[in-house]
Amino acid sequence: MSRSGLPSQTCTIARAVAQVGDEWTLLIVREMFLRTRRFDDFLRLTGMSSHLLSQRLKKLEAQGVIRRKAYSERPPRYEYHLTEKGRDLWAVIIALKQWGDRWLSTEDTPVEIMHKTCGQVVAPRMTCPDCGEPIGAHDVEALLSQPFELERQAARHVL
Amino acid sequence: MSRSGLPSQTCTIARAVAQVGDEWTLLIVREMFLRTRRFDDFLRLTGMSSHLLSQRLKKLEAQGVIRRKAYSERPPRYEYHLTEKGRDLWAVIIALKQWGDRWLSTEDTPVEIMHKTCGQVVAPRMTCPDCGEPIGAHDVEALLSQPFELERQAARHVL
DNA sequence: GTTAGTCAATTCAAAAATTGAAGTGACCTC
DNA sequence: GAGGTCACTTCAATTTTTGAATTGACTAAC
Repeated sequence: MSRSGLPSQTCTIARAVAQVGDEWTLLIVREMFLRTRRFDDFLRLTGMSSHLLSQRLKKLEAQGVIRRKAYSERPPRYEYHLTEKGRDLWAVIIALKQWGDRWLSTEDTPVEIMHKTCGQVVAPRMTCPDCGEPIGAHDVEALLSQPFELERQAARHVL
Repeated sequence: MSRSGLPSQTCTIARAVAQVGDEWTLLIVREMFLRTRRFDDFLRLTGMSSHLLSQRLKKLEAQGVIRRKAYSERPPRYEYHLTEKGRDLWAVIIALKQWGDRWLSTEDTPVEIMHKTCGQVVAPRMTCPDCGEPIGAHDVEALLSQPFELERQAARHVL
């Protein structure tokens, strides 16, 4: 499906990247979090070409990330909504925002996150579900399963 | 720099996406978290073309996400390391992993995250820094600043 | 009742990016 | 000195993306 050599990998990161890891897709998802729903608005607000938008929306729908809903029968008109799977991408978008805020910031932050439960504007952060402490870049280490590690040492192209 | 129409946007999400929001870049960063350091290993483990790897590494270095270090003078040989800015992308990678684990999973999880402070294998989660509760997709809402909202309503292509 | 406008697309040629294979240069090992 | 390693570069062929124009099914205004 994707142009890249990332077909069906074992690694869930590689799989996630193959599904939503491109510029326009991430931007579409971002727009959806900002409540953009219609073809023309995506076009207008992202500046992408209509051909590509059309392609990406089809791909995202096929993947179950978004759902197309008719809001008018004649003429046929559609809106796009995130599915549960799509909504669950919020952590990715917020992580990108957090990183952008920290490393690419201008003065203003045009988008803020509100925690509806407590009503506050917040910067959500990653914490350890075990000890409850916030986790930073230095507190974390990736572990590879034994078979995966061996596979990687031997083979070529094992994501 | 990027092929897309995402030059210098106000929105930090759009800026972040412009810097690291493409498939191969995310895969390179992922590999770095798995302690891959050398050109040939990136090539072997990701399956990307050497031309593109070379380009992407140059771009990431120019952006200050990675740093190139000589580990041999003659012949000249280099290793690539994440900078602090690059290491700070860990939350993005983990968010992608979390999403992949949930929505694209096979049986096995070849990569695990260890919290070095408490020594546990964990699934870090986003929490509210204010009330301390875990935040899910439904607990959160995006707020746009007044000027940004107005800009978007009027203009075309305002990320 | 014609003209203009909206909206969700599709079409198509030109431009740009990516692939895949081959090559390069500076070594090291057998 | 033949072959191998490593970090790339080069280049033609393929694939994607862009950008502009067009379509089709309407609705609203004059």
